[in-house]
Amino acid sequence: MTTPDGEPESFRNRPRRRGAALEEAIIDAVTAELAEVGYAGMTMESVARRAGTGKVSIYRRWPSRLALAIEAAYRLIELPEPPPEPSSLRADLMAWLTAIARQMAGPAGEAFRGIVAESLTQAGQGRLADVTRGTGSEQFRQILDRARRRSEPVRDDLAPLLGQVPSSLLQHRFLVHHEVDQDYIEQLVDDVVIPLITRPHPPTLA
Amino acid sequence: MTTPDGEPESFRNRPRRRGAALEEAIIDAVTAELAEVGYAGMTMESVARRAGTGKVSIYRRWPSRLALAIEAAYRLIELPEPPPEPSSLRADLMAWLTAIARQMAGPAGEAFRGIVAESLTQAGQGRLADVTRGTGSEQFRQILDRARRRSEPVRDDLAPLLGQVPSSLLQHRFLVHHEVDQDYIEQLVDDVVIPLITRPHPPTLA
DNA sequence: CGTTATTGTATACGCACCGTTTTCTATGGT
DNA sequence: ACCATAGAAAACGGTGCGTATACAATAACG
Repeated sequence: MTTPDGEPESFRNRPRRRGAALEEAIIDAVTAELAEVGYAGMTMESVARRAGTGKVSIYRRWPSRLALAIEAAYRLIELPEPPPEPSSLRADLMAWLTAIARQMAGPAGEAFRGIVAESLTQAGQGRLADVTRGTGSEQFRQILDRARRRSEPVRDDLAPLLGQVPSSLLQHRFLVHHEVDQDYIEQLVDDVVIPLITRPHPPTLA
Repeated sequence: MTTPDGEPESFRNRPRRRGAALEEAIIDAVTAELAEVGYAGMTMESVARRAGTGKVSIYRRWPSRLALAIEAAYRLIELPEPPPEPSSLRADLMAWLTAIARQMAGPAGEAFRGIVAESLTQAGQGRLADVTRGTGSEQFRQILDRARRRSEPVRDDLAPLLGQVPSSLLQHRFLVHHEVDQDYIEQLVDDVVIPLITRPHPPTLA
């Protein structure tokens, strides 16, 4: 395998990246692979090749392919800002769920799909419960609080389970249908979430 | 590898099963493997060994490991009978969802887990949407009809999405938490499903 | 009955990919 | 200048899917 001349067949004679720089290059490669071929198509070798490094440097930092995807997911996910304050319960809910759906359409969604698949495959227990927790209830509660402050008719005695309903249904839709369209979000908000959390208008219903 | 004597090292000199008999033996082996080691731990070789046959005989009938699990799932799943008629909306819902949860706790649940995982892993499209469809809405609608016939206050103008809510949430719970406890079903029925589908009592609420 | 087509049994193989090991070499610290 | 650390490259072992090959038993057919 002695290359007489031509293309740069080796990275050995090159300024060598270390530490944070290399780490970032690896995560960038993971993100690109997730976007292009998805978690299923992403192999440790393809990530290493793309990052211009070797598998060993990856395994020195993360113990498995799954851990790599989780790390990428954490870095990719950014919690959306709630809309500026002249807003409404419905607008807040739509913005929140739409932002999640948009993230799911990109590499973060591929990572999520892979994490779920792996958590189902491996006998390894519900690391999935950890990953998904938090994303769901916290932001939802904030939206409800904001609506209460605006004196919108949000119930005060909400059952704990309700906090998980929106994100659970969104996730389920994503997993089963591979994507979440705007129509679904609208129905979810108008036909499920709002009816569940608002007090019935006292006189307005015929 | 010439075995001089002793144990029966080969199936060559034995009444040979064919057709339906062999097919059943294979499915039985799949079911047993699903129950014992789950879909992830079930290999084609382990199924073949357990069924006392070879991989070729399996691949002659089913094209892949996934297809095998789907077949087993179809044969395992039995739709539960609704409870006898002096019943109630709540009782019907509890019985229905409890029956599903019970199935999920056995080999059918393992098959389901595997099918979901595979459908997420393979670029193969949403065969998952097919598998899950039907299980959800149809039985739910029958329960609602029965309740309406009993003059329970079930709304008539239910949004289409509502038909999928109970089974979607149950499935999501199963996938994320690996099992569905009775508590969850109770909350699902009392805090989500019934509030969504019943008309608010006209005078009873303070 | 004997011949032939089909199908089960047994085994070995190619392939992909994970995670590891080994070897060599560039870089940073002192 | 030296040495410890860590990156690059390549090869390996292991597992499991799906296939190919060789052979034997059974069914179907004359």
